[in-house]
Amino acid sequence: MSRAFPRSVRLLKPEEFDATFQLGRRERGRFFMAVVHANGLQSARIGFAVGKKHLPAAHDRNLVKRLGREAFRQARERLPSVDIVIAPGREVSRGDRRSLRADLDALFARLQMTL
RNA sequence: CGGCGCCGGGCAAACGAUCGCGGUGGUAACACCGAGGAAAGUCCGGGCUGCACAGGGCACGAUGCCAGGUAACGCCUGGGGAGCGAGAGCUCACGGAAAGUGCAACAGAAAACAAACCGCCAACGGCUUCGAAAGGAGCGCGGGCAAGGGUGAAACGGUGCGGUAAGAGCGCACCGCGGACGUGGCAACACGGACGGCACGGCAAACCCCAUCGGCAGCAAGGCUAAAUAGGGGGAGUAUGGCGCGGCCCGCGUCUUCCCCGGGUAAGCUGCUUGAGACUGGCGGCGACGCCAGCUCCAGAGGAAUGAUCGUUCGCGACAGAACCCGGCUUAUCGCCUGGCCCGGGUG
Repeated sequence: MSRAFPRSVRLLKPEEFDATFQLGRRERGRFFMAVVHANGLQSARIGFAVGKKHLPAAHDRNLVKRLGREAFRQARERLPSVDIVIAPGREVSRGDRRSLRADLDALFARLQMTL
């Protein structure tokens, strides 16, 4: 079940987001920024902060979150126990699916290395 | 057969495997279901929920040919009128300008109880002159006229004949306009039209008038559940004052005091999906639509679910993602399928 993506590995509450943002370390990719903070749990957890600022269309925001979830799902068992918030930067609207996914994979790979 | 002709209806890459996500059922294995035609803009109309619901007046807003449809509409259908097109068809805020107020740049004499720049006239009055007189000729000062010229988006009917000093609906014919009344139609309206001599010009997406409709707010509505310092409800009483009841007024309620009853926040649950529902058939209606029967359950998330990988196929895939629910409108959209009609040509 290592590829599963249950609710328990997602950030669900505003407090969890706030805590990560305040205490976390930032990792920047080409399109995305990851805020990372150790959570002391069994697994890494993921959350998304995708605002209308960089992606005004709803279906674009959905796409970004799906790509992020899928990348996280496949990388999760290799990641340390940290909370991660993925936030798109201003370049996102210029990337296509393939390059956005590549950027996410690279980010997760870096998190894995820096352990 | 051709058309860069017209009007509709529909689809929104398809199938399979594996790994995942949301919901429902199940102890579990697992099974079933899981975004759109616009889910969008939030421009209208409802349902639902709470508050206000005594009633009245004034405001305010929306709509605006007629008749239907509908829960309702600013939507739809059918019809009428006007304009456009060779046609199929398309477009139209399409009530009222003799209720009142107002507006009309530039040009032009004048833009609306008409007026007279150029012009036309010399009947009438006046003046000059010829003549014995009757009368003639001239001037255009008073005056008559609105045909012609010119301006303008628009100039107080048009053409012709008569008429006249010159003219003029001044008279007549036809056309236009108004129009008692008649006929058809539920109606909008259409057709005919005595008679009137022309009178009422345009703009109401200018104010306005008339008719019809309209309480306010929105699911963070609203309800339920848990612990602390007293917020809420009911009853009784009060001069002024403050506050509230969509905006204002009348009016009503309330704040302050006493008594009684029992208790609120973006945490969870609920509202939350069965509905003016979808599909099929029959019947009524030109149609929008309605009625009846059968059949079916078709997303309900909550930091927010549809994706990833692989394979096969095609014409290589647009706009775009539900957030209480419906009915419309508007806007975005790669392609493809399909019905009816029009025009031109050919053949029978």
